[in-house]
Amino acid sequence: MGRGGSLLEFALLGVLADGELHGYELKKRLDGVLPSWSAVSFGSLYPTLGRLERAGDVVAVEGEPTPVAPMTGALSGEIAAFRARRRERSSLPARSRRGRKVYGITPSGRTRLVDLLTSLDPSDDRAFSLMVAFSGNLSGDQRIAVLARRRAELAARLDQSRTAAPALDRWRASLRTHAIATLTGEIAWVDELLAAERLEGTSPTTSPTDHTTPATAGDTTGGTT
Amino acid sequence: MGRGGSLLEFALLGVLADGELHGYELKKRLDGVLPSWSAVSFGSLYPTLGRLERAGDVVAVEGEPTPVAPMTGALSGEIAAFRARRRERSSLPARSRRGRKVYGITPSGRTRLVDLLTSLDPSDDRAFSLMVAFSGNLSGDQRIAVLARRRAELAARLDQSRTAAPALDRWRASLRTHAIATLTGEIAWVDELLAAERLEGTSPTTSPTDHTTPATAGDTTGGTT
DNA sequence: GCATCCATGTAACCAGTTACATGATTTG
DNA sequence: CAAATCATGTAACTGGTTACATGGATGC
Repeated sequence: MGRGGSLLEFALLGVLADGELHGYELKKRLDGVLPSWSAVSFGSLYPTLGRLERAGDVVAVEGEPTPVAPMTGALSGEIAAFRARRRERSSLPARSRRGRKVYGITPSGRTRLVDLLTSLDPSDDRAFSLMVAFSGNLSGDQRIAVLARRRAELAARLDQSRTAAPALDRWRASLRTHAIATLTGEIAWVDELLAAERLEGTSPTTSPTDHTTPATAGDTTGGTT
Repeated sequence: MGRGGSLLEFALLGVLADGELHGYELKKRLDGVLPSWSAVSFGSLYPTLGRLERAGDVVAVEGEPTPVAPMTGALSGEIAAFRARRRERSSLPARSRRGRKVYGITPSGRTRLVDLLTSLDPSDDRAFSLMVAFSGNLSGDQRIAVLARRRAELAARLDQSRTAAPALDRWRASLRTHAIATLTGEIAWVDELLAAERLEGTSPTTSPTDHTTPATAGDTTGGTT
C-alpha cells in the first residue's frame, strides 16, 4: 500500500520528527542537517508539505484558520487528538506570526517514517544518507539491517569499479582510482557504524557473528542519546 | 547560443568522441567509464541520441537507410564530408548487423563537447565527473580552470559542513564527520590533478602527449593553495 | 523452430526545478 | 513609509524514469 513516497517527503517527515517547524524554516534546517538537500526549492517543498498534510502524516498546528482538507474519517480522530494535545502546551512563547503554517508530524506520520526507513532502498545514495540521519527512529536491529544492505551495495560497486574497463587516458584512470578510494572509505564508515551498533545494540553477553538476527531482542526503541 | 544541454547529451558526446558506437553498446561503455551513469535507461538514451542527431552533433553512419532528418543547410556539407571520409575506411571488419545504428561524432559535435566542458558548472558532482572523464578534449589551461572552480566549490562545502548545526544524535554526528572526511579527500584529489596538470602543462620540456594545446601559457587562474 | 539475448524506439509518468505572483513583517 | 526579508504558494517546464511494443540475430 505504499503511497509513492518521494525522497523529499521522507526528508520532511524525518526533520519534522524531531520538532515542529514551518516550511521556510524547515528548508533551512534541511540545509544544516543534510547537505545533499540544501538546494531543495520552495517550489517542491510546499507542494510536498501539502501532500503530506492531505495524507494525514503531518498537520498544520499554528496560525491560519487551518482548513485541513477532507481526509479519511478514521484518520481525523487521530489528528484531532493530536491537535488537542498540542494546543494545551501551545500557551507558551510560540509566537505565531500570521501567515505562517507550522507543521507537526502525526502518529501515522511517524509510522510512515519508520516504514520508509525500513523499506527504502539504501543503494540510492541520497536515500541512504537520509536513512542514516533519521535512523534514531529505528531499533538497533533495523539499523543493522539497513547498514548491511548498504554495505553489500557498496561492495558490489567497488567490485565493479575494480573489474571495469582499463581506462584510456590518465584522467579516467585517476577517476577510477579515486572512485575506488572513495568507495573503500565509504565501506569503512559503514563498518564503523555497524560495529558501534553491534556494541551497544544486541544482547548483553557480546554474541559474535550476529548478522541478520531474526528477533528475540527486547530492544524495541533504543533511547540512546 | 546554448541549446539547453542535458548532462546525458554531454555524456554521450564525450563517449562518442573516442569512437563510433551504436546505442546499445554506448550504454555498456557508459557503465564502464562512468559508474554514476550506469543506470541510464534506454528510454532516455535513444531519444537523446535522436536529439543529438537532429542537432547535427552526431551522425548515424552504418546500417539503415539513414534518413538523417532535416537540418540547417550549413551543417549538411560538413556532415556529408564526415560521412564520406568515414565510408572509405569502413571497408574493414565493421560487421553491420541490420537494425543497428552506429553513431559518430561530427566536428560540430566536438565543438559542442568542448563548449560544454568549459561552460558546465563543476559544482554539480555528476557534471564534474563527466568533465574529468572527457578532459582529454581540453587544453591544460582549460583543465586547470575547471579544476580550480571545482576546488573552490568543494572548499565552500567543507566550510559549510564545518560550521553547520551541532548535530543532535550520534548518527547525524557521524554523517557530518564522514561528509567532512569525504570532502577533504575530494579536495586532495583535485589538488593532485591540479599538480599533475601544472607539472606538464607549463614548461615545454617533456611534453609527450601534445593534445590541442593552443599555447599562450598565461596562468590566469591563480587561486588555490 | 523456439528461446534468448541484442537493439531500437514510444508513451505515460514523476520528482524535482525555475519563474512567477502574492502578501505579511521587520527594520532603518 | 520604503526596502529588505520572511513566508507561502502556483504554473510551466525538464531531465530523467518505467512500462510497453517491436523485431532481428544467435544458440541450442
